[in-house]
Amino acid sequence: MKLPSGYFQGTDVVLLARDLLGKVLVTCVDGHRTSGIITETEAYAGVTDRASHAYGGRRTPRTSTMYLPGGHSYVYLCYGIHSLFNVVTGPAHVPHAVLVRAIRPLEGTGVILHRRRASKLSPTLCNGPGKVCSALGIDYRRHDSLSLLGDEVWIEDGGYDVNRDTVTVGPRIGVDYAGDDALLPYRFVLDTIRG
DNA sequence: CATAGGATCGCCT
DNA sequence: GGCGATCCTATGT
Repeated sequence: MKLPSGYFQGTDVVLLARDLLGKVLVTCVDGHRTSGIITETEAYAGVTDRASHAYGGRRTPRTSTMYLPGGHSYVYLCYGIHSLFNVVTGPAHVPHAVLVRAIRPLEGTGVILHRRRASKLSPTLCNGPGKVCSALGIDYRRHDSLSLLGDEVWIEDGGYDVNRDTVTVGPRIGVDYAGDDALLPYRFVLDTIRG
């Protein structure tokens, strides 16, 4: 069921970001299995992308995770509050990553609601990268640089039929500092799900 | 060691 | 749509 290592080795991170729409992000944290259909992603295209943490080949203790081979998690703290979850893609030493920005809750919705301190499902429950991590129990201290073939965080193909016509493409959020690269069409939103 | 700022969120008006 | 929360990371002295 888990997407195999080979899936993450593709060299086109933009293509992979789009392909991850409709896949299912699963976690098993504190004995709770929770999951959601990936509905929004952004590609961060390594050393040539000014919006990427690895732009210009920058390598620090935090970003070293991005240089792992595809199929690892890159989870970091943003704004001092939120963990943000990325999928590392491509071969080792090529720091490409896909940020998961939104999911539609699937399994363990009771646990998800509790983690999000909400009482009922709503369209805004998991529509942001910080919310995704909160909902699935992903924490930058526990879940950074894990293999996505392990038993804590992984991705499955749920067999959801992604209608290409319902994918909205646009510029990435919150990367104004990236100059012209802020305009690249590297954000993908799944509007509807069939299956 | 000091400091500025961030791939966000939720609550306020 | 504006703003404060909150703390780690990166960079510079």
